[in-house]
Amino acid sequence: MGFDDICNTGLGLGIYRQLPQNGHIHHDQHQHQQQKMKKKQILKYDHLLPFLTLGPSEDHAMKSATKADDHIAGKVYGDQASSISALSSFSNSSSIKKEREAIGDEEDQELEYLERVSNSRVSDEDYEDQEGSPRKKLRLNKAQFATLEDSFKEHSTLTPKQKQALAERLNLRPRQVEVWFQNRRARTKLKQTEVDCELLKKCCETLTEENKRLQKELQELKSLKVAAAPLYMEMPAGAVTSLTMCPSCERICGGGGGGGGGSGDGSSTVHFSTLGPKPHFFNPFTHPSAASC
DNA sequence: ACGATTATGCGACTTACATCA
DNA sequence: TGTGATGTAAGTCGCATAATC
Repeated sequence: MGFDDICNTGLGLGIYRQLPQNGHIHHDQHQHQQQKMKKKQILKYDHLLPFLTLGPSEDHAMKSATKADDHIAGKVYGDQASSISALSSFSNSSSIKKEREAIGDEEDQELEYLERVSNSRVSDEDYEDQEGSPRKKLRLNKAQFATLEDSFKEHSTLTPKQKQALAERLNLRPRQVEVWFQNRRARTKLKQTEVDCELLKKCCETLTEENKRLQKELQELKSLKVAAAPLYMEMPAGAVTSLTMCPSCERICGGGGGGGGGSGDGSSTVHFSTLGPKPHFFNPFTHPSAASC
């Protein structure tokens, strides 16, 4: 895996003047949300605008989501959910671990749950009517989880029809399926952001190293310039073909007199072809694949 | 055609609960 | 056994969009 591969994360980086800089989304949510929907378009031209953003492209996030989360889903896929009584269970008495390890135990808990919910699925309306009841933590069982994961792999968003079908299949309320998908998307995005941050760190470290190397090279060239100056004066005309120095501006120039790429700081301009192997310059803002890391 | 209103879905953030070390 | 950390289902808020009037 090359550096380009590492940096090809689909991440935008730049300094953006319009976005609020603090972390209090609630206070600036209006602006934030308006900006959010336009982010895709902005990222398209991020090499032209002075902005600083960090976020994965959605396509990228979705592509990398499924494999990364395989370990969460486990290996229980297929139609098991529909073949067993897959009622969601509140894990109030037995441990989640046991619940996840033995589907048979789930059935016991389901029976327990069935008693509580009058042996019927709780509709959204019924659920909302349960005022004053303490908030219970639903734990999806293995089969439900696997089915939801499978569905998520196929499509990270649900149509109302799909939501309803999935809810019926899993004996869950449509709202629960909806929430699960929302949270799942959020987890995927978070995970991808973490990955992107790591890659960004690597990019930064590499650039720092490159910078150090170039600084060192610059120092060497400066010392070379000082050492070469008396020699230059003694040499006959035309003897210095590959490395010349302009007496007026004190720049080291190539023999061809082209001037090379200006560094901008006015310190020196060199042709690296005369000084050894051409170094690999990495510019994340001009490099196509790196521009997004 | 247009603006206002409403319903719906989503992301971001937060809370509450269950579990584990 | 108490406790902090962690994972996650669910609640809340605000925005975008489409449909309707």
